[in-house]
Order: sequence, then structure tokens, then C-alpha cells
Amino acid sequence: MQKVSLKFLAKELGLAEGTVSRALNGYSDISEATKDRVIACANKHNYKANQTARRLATGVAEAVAYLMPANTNALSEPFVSQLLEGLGQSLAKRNWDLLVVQASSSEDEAETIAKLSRSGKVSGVVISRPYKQDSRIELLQKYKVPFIVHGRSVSHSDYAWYDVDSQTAFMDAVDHLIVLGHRRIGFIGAPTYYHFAQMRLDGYRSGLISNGLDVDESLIEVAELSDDAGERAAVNMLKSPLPPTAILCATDTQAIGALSAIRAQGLEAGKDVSVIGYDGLAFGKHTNPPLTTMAQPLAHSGRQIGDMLLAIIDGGKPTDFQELRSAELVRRMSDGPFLGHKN
Amino acid sequence: MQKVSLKFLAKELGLAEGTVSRALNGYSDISEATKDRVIACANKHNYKANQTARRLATGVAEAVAYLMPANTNALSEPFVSQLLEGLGQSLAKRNWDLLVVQASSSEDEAETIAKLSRSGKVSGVVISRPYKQDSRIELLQKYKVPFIVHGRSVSHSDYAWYDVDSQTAFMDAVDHLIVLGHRRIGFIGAPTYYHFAQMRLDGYRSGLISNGLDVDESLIEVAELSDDAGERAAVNMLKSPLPPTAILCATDTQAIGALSAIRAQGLEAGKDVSVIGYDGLAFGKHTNPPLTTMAQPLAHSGRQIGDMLLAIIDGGKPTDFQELRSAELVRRMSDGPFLGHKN
DNA sequence: CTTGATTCCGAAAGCGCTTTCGGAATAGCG
DNA sequence: CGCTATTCCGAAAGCGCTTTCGGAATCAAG
Repeated sequence: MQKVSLKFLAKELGLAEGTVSRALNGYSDISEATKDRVIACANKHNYKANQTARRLATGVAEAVAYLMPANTNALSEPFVSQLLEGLGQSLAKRNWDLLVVQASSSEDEAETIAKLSRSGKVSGVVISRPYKQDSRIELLQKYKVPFIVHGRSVSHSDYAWYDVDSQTAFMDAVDHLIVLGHRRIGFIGAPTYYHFAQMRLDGYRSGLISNGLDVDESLIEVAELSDDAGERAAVNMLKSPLPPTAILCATDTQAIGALSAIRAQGLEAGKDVSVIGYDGLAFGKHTNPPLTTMAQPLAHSGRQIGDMLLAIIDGGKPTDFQELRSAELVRRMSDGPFLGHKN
Repeated sequence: MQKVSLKFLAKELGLAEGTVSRALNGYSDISEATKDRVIACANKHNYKANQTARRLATGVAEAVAYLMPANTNALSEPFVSQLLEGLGQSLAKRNWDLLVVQASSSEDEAETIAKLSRSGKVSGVVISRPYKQDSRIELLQKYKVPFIVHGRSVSHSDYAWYDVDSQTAFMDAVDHLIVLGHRRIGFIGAPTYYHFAQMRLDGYRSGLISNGLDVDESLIEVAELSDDAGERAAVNMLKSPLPPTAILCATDTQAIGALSAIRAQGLEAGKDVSVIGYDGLAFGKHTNPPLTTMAQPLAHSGRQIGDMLLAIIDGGKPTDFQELRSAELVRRMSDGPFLGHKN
């Protein structure tokens, strides 16, 4: 099969390559008549411009990269696919490509970003789950690559981000539990190098304080982002002399583990101990018992993030693109009123 | 910041561009001495070759696309992220890119593939969940794009694929249930335009037959690939005059729905009705009760698929790359011995 | 019918890299 | 010391497209 290039079309049409190119790209200095001829011919031969050549000539990459979080975990991944799907939809409007990039280790991340930026293969980047101090963000800024962060780092005033206000979400969750009569509320957090972990912890703390309760440090555990880690943390908590009557978890994944721990102790989540997670994983409907959670609106977040990134690439000021959404309580069965202490 | 190109390096080193390029690419006609000099200089300036230019010059795309399945569903997506991760790792060895592409509709898929192939931006493609007759496969063959299929279509002799033998898996599952004493075994299948759905159904049927049982068509339901659809199908089945004592589901997602249906009927999965799913989702540990399933080995399937694709791109014969893995029963709590009929 | 403004297209220069080819410098040999 | 064989590098062509620039042809106006 003869490869159809601009040259090929040009010859077939008796026009110059440049003319064909301009016709195809809708330049105004080409008559409608020849435009039609050119387009017809291109369709006939099923011509698609060689993107690589196009990219080189125009100097725009027409592609965006998503940096996969390094330590990803099977249970938390739905959010990745959702995000990718939305990003893809957003980019598709311009016919841009979506690259998925992962660094093998976190030391590699700097190298990965450097290559991404220097090799000019993308015009923008999106990263997830930033740390409190995130070197990726600094690098991206240094290299002047348009980017948007899915989440926020500590000082998030000078770049673009899309985040859910999990601090408020956790305050709300605490309020909810207090209304239910709970007073000893535990917290299973995530490693605090993740800024989201810090914010959720802060939310938990302020929730207690604003309700006139003391923060009991023995009721706070830090766990990795997995169901098993959540389970271990919950076990610790439950075995303490004065166990909590309700547990807040930084992620649904951990909360799911906590549910297991509670069952294993012969207790019933939702009655003996309330559990509330965060994320709103669809899966939570099917846990035992179904998981009450602070659900974040990730429905169209991918598309939103994509649109924001494109706007910045087009020259928008990053600081004009900072969007804070809010999570909302989805009550299922793992929370319930305080029923008095067993002992 | 001055952009560092080959020209820049060449000037700095007092060499010709071509020489610098060859030095960097390890050609043997460059002395070790100057190679070292060039490399040192490149590192010093943090030079990364412009991939676009490189691609254009060499004519190789150095990229591979993953075609996202169209009607994707939140609960089944873990497999997507897993696959992407593995693919990424495989491609990273060569420094190739991974593109994620999705067609907005299935009619668009042809167009998407055409563009992918004609625009020359990828040197290979991987697709998932083929239909019985899959036009994507035909197109890919027509355009002579190296590709590998995650799954198989009906006539799968002339292309490369990686699949799990779900037919045998379902025969095994039937055997297992029969050993447990079950005789009325239901099947919740998927739409049979998916070839995997057909194979699983076939496995179910042959399992029954090889055990000397009749296939009762009233015990077979077809449902979409979602938890809700699985639930509805299970409800139908359970409400029939002669309900099954065990239900096999084509996917874990559906099985999870079936679990809900069983609880809703006031029955207990694992005692009154056994349920076995297929996929081995990590999440199945946390359902109520934990889901027994035929687990497919998706641990390194992504990497495996990536390696196969690279081998084909390198000139390997596609038919030399057909790999059939087997699934294995992971017993959790949703299956159990037949306890006699209630009525 | 001339002039200036338009309309439309051809020619050519790149984009940053790779790769072939040939030639200068050096080495090896008799 | 002369000659061929090597080693090493420079020059240049090209990958397929975009885009600027200028000029021929057409048009309107005087």
C-alpha cells in the first residue's frame, strides 16, 4: 500500500505541498474550490497527516502526560482509570494524545520529569497525590512545563490545582459522628508526607476541637494506603484499653480494612463501632457492611482537569485555575448511633 | 534558558552535529575519547534528544497505544490500571511511550484505529476484550500494525494474543460445585458478542455435561458487565420456581451484585446459595461474604503483553506469540456444600 | 486601458535529529 | 619512505510537515 503523504496528494492534485497543507488546515488564502478538491482527495486516500512531522514543524507536542503515582495499589486504582478516561475525553476534543508515564522509583521521578520536559514530547503534565513539599512541582515550575496538580501541596498558591476539600470533609464527618452520640472518635490517617493526609488529619482535629472535645493522640494511627494497613491500624486501636466507638479513615481502602478488623474482633461495624471512609469508591456499596464514606465528586474531574490544563497551555495564568470541590457524606451502613459502652 | 539541541552541543564541542549524534548513539566510528567528551557535555547541559525529531528521522514511533475498552465500568477497572502499569514497565526498558486512546463510540473505533495507523504515531497497539468477530482486529491486520489482543476472538489463529483459559476455568468451577453436592447450578453470563462470554458459557455447559447433568436453559441469564446487572439477573434466577443452589458468574463484578441479591432475598451466600465469580479482583476479599472466584493471573500480564508486542514489532511472527494462561480457584466464603433444599 | 489592491498559489526554508558517504588524518606494512 | 588499510569525523541529504514570502493572475477602480 502506497503511503499517502502530502507529497503524494500534491502530485495527484497537481498542487504544491504547501498548498495542500494550507488547504487541509483551513488557511484563508486558499480558494474554497481547491480546498474542496483537496479535502475530497485526502478523504479518498484516507490521508492522515504524519503527526510526528507535524509536531516537529509546529513545535507543539499536541500531547499531555499523566504521571502515574508511584506506589499505586490495586484497591485505590479506580480513581486512576476514571481520571484517565476524563483526561482522554478532554484531549480528544483537540485530537491530542494522552501519555501515561510512570517513574520506577521516586528518585526516578526527577529524571522522568526532566526527560519529559527536555525531550519536548508533551506540552503539559498532570500529577496526582502531591506530597507536602513536592519536588515534582518545583521541577515542573523550573522547566516551565504547564501542569496541573490533582491535589495540593502545602504552598499551593502559585500553581494550578484541582482538589477536594477533604479538611472540611473530615470536619463534617466528625460533626456527623458527634451528632450520633460518639465521643471517642479514632482516626486512621495516611503518611503525612502526603499533604492530603495532613489536611484530613487537620480536619479531624478541628472537628473535635470545634465540638469542644480534646484530641487524644492515642486514638490516631498512621497507616499506608492499603486495606491491610488499615486493618492493622484498626486492630491496634480496638485493642487499646479505651477503644474508640467510631473510626474515621483517610481513605476508603483503609476503611475497608478497618471493617475486617472490626468483624475479626467479633464486633459489628455500624453498631458497636462506626466507620467512615473517604473517597466514595463505588465498591463501598458491597463491603460488609456497606461503607459510609465522604464521597468526592470524581465523576468529571478528569475532564475538568484536562480542560484546565489546556487553558493553561493556551496561555492562561496557572493561578487562575485553582478549583476546590467539596465532598459529601454518603451514608451506607457502617455508621450508627453510639449505643453505650460495652464495659 | 537556552534550549540545548544537537546544534548547541556541536558548537560547544567544536564538532559536527552528525558526529555528536553518532557519539550519543554509540556508533562505532567515533573514538572513545570524543564519545566521552560528548557524553560529558551532554550531561552537563542535561541534554535530552528531541523525541519528535528523532522519531521523524528514524521513522520509528517509539510508542505504543492501548485502546481503552469503550464501555468501561468503575468496578471492573482495576484491570485497566494493572495492565497499563505492566505495559508501561515493559516499554520503559526501551524508553518508549505509552499512549492511552479511547474511542468515544464503537463506530468511532474504526476511525480511531485508522488514524492511529495512518498518522504513524505508534508502532504497536494493544486492545482488550475482543468481540467474537472483532472489526478492530481486522483493521489492525489490514493496516499491518503490530498488535496484540488481550483476550481472543473466535478465529484467533492468525494474530498474537494473551488470554486466560476461562473455558477450562468454568469447567473447573462446575466440577468444584458438583463435588460440593450442587446439582442445580445457575450461570450469569455476559453479552455473547464478547468472545470471553461465549467461552465461559461454553465452559459452564461442558462442565455440566461432563458430569452427566443436563443444561437447563432457564438457569442461564445474560447480564451486562456491572454489579447492578448481576444483581438483577440473580434476582430473576432466585425467584424462579426451581432456583439454583449455586450460581456461577462470568465476572466478579456481576458476582458481587449476585451477592447483594442473595442477601436481599434473606438468603445467605455460601450456605443457601453458593456463588463463584471470575477475575480474582482483590476487592473480593471484602465483599459480604468474601467472594470465591476463579482468579486470573493478572499480576504481570501487562508486562508480558508489552514484551510480546515489542517482540512482534522487532519482526517476530505474531502467531508465535499466543499465550494461554490458566485461572485458579480462590476459595473464600461464598461457596459451600449443598445443604438440601429448603422446600 | 492603466494602476493598485486582492485573491490564490508555488517555492523554499526550516523544525532537530539520523545516517550515508566520502575524505582527511593516522596507523600498519613491506 | 611509499603505499594501502584503518580510524575518525565533517558535510549534506532527508524524514513529512508547516509557514513565510513573493509573485502571477484576477479584480475593481480611476
